[in-house]
Amino acid sequence: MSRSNPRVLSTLERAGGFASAQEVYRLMQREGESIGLTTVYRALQSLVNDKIVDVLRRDDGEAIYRLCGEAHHHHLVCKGCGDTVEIEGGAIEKWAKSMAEEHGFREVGHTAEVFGLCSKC
Amino acid sequence: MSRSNPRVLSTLERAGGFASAQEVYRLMQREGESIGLTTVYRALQSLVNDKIVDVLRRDDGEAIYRLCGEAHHHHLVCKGCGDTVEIEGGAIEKWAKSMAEEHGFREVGHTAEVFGLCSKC
DNA sequence: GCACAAATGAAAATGATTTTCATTTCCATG
DNA sequence: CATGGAAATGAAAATCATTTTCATTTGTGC
Repeated sequence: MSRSNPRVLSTLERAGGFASAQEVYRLMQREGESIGLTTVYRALQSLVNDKIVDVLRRDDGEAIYRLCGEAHHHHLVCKGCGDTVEIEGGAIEKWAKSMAEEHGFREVGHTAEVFGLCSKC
Repeated sequence: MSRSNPRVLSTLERAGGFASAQEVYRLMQREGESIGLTTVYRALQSLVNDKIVDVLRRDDGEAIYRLCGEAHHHHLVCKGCGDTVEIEGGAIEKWAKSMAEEHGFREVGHTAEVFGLCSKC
């Protein structure tokens, strides 16, 4: 079941740990690696499932993948240049938990993302 | 140049100020309004340009539009039955704001959603 | 070697969004 | 009331990322 193709992972690393599936594919082609686009997509999905990479969205909707640490964190993304900063989210954890409890929900998870224009944009 | 079709805006309002282009289109159709999908897209783009609506992305990459300045709320969604509860997010607003300030970001927005299993599931 | 599961990838399908282009609606002016 | 051009409209085609299908290849244990 582990389709986390190591060549895809290593290419993503070489790309600066931040690229779309199409970019990873083109990069591997340019480097002479023989691989299909389908496999790149599957490998990236696998890596996301295994929580080895994170997936975000560009403004145009294209999914971009990036290596991430295991600690649960959130992102502050610049709408202009796509620059991303990891931010601490202790407040959110508590908020999500208390809101869920209040309404009798179990097995609680959450998503949260902050976006804006960074100082350079 | 102002293609900010008022019927599209009013439909977006009626949708709770939060919907994708396709949803706005389907909603208008269901209500018997005669309009083309193309026009809905153009109107929404126009509204974004005029800063009357904000655009975000769903996890699947679909663009969703929401009225600017609308007092926005967050959702607690059940993974089992899809039931949704609106929850208060004062804590998030503060968190997003302070995180953004800390990193020199302007024009800050955020998304946040909590999910889990409701008491019935 | 042989069978069988997993991996692969080419091609087709999907679905949102954009573009093209012919037609219609508006509006000012003769 | 024309009428002429600019803006708006929308159906259909094009685009593009992503997913699915399915036939083929690869790998592994027997």
